[in-house]
Order: sequence, then structure tokens, then C-alpha cells
Amino acid sequence: MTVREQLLAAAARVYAEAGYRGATTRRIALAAGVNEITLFRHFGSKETLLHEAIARAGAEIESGELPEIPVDPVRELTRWARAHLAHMRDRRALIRTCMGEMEEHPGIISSIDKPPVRAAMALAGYLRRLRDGKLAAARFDEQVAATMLMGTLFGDAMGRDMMPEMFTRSTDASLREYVRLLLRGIGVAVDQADDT
Amino acid sequence: MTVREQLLAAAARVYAEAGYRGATTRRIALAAGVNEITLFRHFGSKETLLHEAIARAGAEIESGELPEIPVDPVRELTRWARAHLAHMRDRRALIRTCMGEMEEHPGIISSIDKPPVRAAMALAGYLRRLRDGKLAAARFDEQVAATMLMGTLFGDAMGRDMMPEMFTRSTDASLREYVRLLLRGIGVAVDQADDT
DNA sequence: CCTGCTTGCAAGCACCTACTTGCACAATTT
DNA sequence: AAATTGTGCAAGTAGGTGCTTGCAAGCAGG
Repeated sequence: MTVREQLLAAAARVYAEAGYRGATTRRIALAAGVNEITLFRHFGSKETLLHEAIARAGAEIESGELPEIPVDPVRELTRWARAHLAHMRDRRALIRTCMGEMEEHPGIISSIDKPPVRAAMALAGYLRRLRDGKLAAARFDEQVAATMLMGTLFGDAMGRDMMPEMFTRSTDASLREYVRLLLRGIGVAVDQADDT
Repeated sequence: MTVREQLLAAAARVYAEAGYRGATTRRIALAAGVNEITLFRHFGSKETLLHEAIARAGAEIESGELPEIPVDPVRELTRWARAHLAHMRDRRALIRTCMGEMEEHPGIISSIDKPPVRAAMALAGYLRRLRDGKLAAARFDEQVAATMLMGTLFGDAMGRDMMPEMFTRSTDASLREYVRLLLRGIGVAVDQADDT
């Protein structure tokens, strides 16, 4: 691991837990195990370093794919939602910090806010395919339904450690119920025992 | 408005848009239109002031009530969700900042995180009453269903200005669709035109 | 009229911030 | 063997931070 990469990783880590102002060049250099001056020689300024570090951290995205031709909605959607939820949960500190500072540092969030938009698009497309394939019988707006599931997963990823009293069931049990509720909501026949 | 109240209001405002470190005593005093020394004479320290200011801002809560005996689920739930969403949306800057700093300043969030828990409890109770009153026919976990709607509203309140591409429908149209999807998900008969 | 009480002003303290310069040392490359 | 490169160390810049002290001005109630 080169010094540059150590600095980028340390910068993302320190930023996630301390924010822009809290991520001082001393702390980042200490976390990276290099001298503070080396930081400036590599990146010139704190701003440059943080922008590059967060853009790199936000680019690490690959939420699972949704099938082009739906066959088993409960299984397919549960699998996708589980991957998406785990992904958000792993990055919750970074996401929270970015959200809290988006008004003060709007340039930083631009590297983070695209993945969820793409995920919502993919999900909406899948829900539309469910309807077109006569698997979902109700009339519904697939964009809004996709936003609903995304918001639910987002709320779970952000809220479960902040407000544990609100989450009585386990992550996985909740997840399966989310999917069941949504699918029933768009008119998919759901039998209780079917999950994975 | 006394000097104390001006300082508390200004502190909450500045904190919401700049965070703990960004809410310097000079900025707060300037925003309140008083001298910086007056701030210290009243509150002794920045920490004391911010704690009191945020506790006060978080205490301003009154999300609408849900009826004890459900009659018209779509109407009642839409009304409640609209009030709740508007409330979160109005306070989104403060909520975002608190979330971003909850790991660094855990004491601050303790004044903010109770209202949503109470709201989720009230909502879960209402959904249970729907089921007990035979208005909701499906088998479902009312806690998880309540968390789902709360997460959806939270995601809408936080995400609509951050990722406008994700929200194609208006706030109110989305809201009505959220409620419809959830109610159909728990087995309530929903006719398309019924909303308010 | 005078006595508290609140407030503002000027100045300053010690500390932290991002960032710079100059020099020395080592490894790698030429 | 020489030169380039990357790094660390010491020192220092100018500015912002929370917070303190001393003193004067206003404004109320006795």
C-alpha cells in the first residue's frame, strides 16, 4: 500500500467519524502513519485530499443485480434488498457525515448521491417488469414504490443503532417483512413461508 | 424576546447549518445580535448553550394524533403521515447535523431521538387496531410495518432535496401512494380515488 | 440620587488550524 | 558513483478557537 493510498484511506476514515472540520491534517497524517508535511506534498491542500478520498470511498459500489426477467419476486427482491441494506449499513458513518455537511460542502456529496439514484432506477425498472409480466396485479407508481423501499432500507440502516427501541425484530426478519409488505402493496401474491 | 431566548434560537440555527465545531461562539453571538461576552455570561460555556438550545429545538414536537377507533384508514393515515413528513422536512437541517455528529457528541442527539420512537409506537398501535378491527386482513408485524412507513417518510424528508432525480412525483402525490402501498400491504381494501 | 443589574467594548490568553520553508537522510534509479 | 526521488524533522507563519479580565455605559427600583 503506497503512502498516497494510506492517506486516502485514513482521510476517508477520519472524515467519516469527525467531519470536515474535525478531520484535521494532523489527525489524518497520524491515522495514516505518515508525517503531516507528506500529506501536503502529495495533495497540496486538505480540501483536495478529502475530495479525492471521499470520491474514492463513494465509488466503491456494486449493489447486486435484479434479474431482467422476474421469476420469484420475493426471493429476488429479498436478495437485492439484503445486499443494498448491508451496503448502506457498512457505510452509515460516512453517509451520515456527508448528509450533515451537504449544505456547507456541497461538492463532497456529489460523489455519494449517485449510487442510490441508480439503485432506485434499477428497482423501479424491476417493479415495472413485475407489473408488465402480470406478476403484480395492482395499479401503482413504480417510481414511488421504489422510493418507498429505498427509504425503508435507508431508515433501517441509519436508525437501527440510533434508536434501537424502534427496531424490535432482527435485521433479516425486518427485511423479509419489508419486502413482503411492498410486494403485497403492489399486488403480488405472497405466501407467508416463502423467503430466502 | 429576551437575550437568553435570542441566543438559544440563534445557537440552534447556527448549529443546524454549521455543526458543533462550525457553531463558533462568535457566529452565534453575531446571529443573535449580542456581544460574544454576553453569551458566556449567560451560559458559561459553548457546550452548555448548545445542549440547551438543541434540547429546546427538539422538544418542539406535536405530530398529529391517530384515532383510537379507526374508521377511514386511508384518510386517517394520510393525514397523520402528511403532518409527520412536514414536521421532519421543516427540521431536516437540524436532524441531518445531529445524525452526522451523533458519534462524536452522543449527548446532543438524546434530545432528538425520542419523538420518532414515540411516533413509531403510536403508528404501530394504530396498525394493530386496524387488524383487530378486521380492517386489515393480512398477517403482518405491526412494528415492522410502522418502521417501514417511518423510514419511507424519513427518506423522503431527507432525500428530496439531496437527490431530486429520485423523486419524480410531488410530495403529496408520493405521500398518498406511500399510504396506499402500505395499507394494501397489510391487507386493507384500498380504492384508488379515495384520498385527502 | 444612588445602587444594583445587565450589557458592550477593548484587549488579551493559550491553544489549535492549514500550510510553508529549509535541511538532512535514505532508497532507488541512472 | 551520481543524481533523483520520497520522506522526516524542526521551526515558523497568520489566523481562528473558547474563554477571561477590567472598565465604562445604560437602565431599572429603592
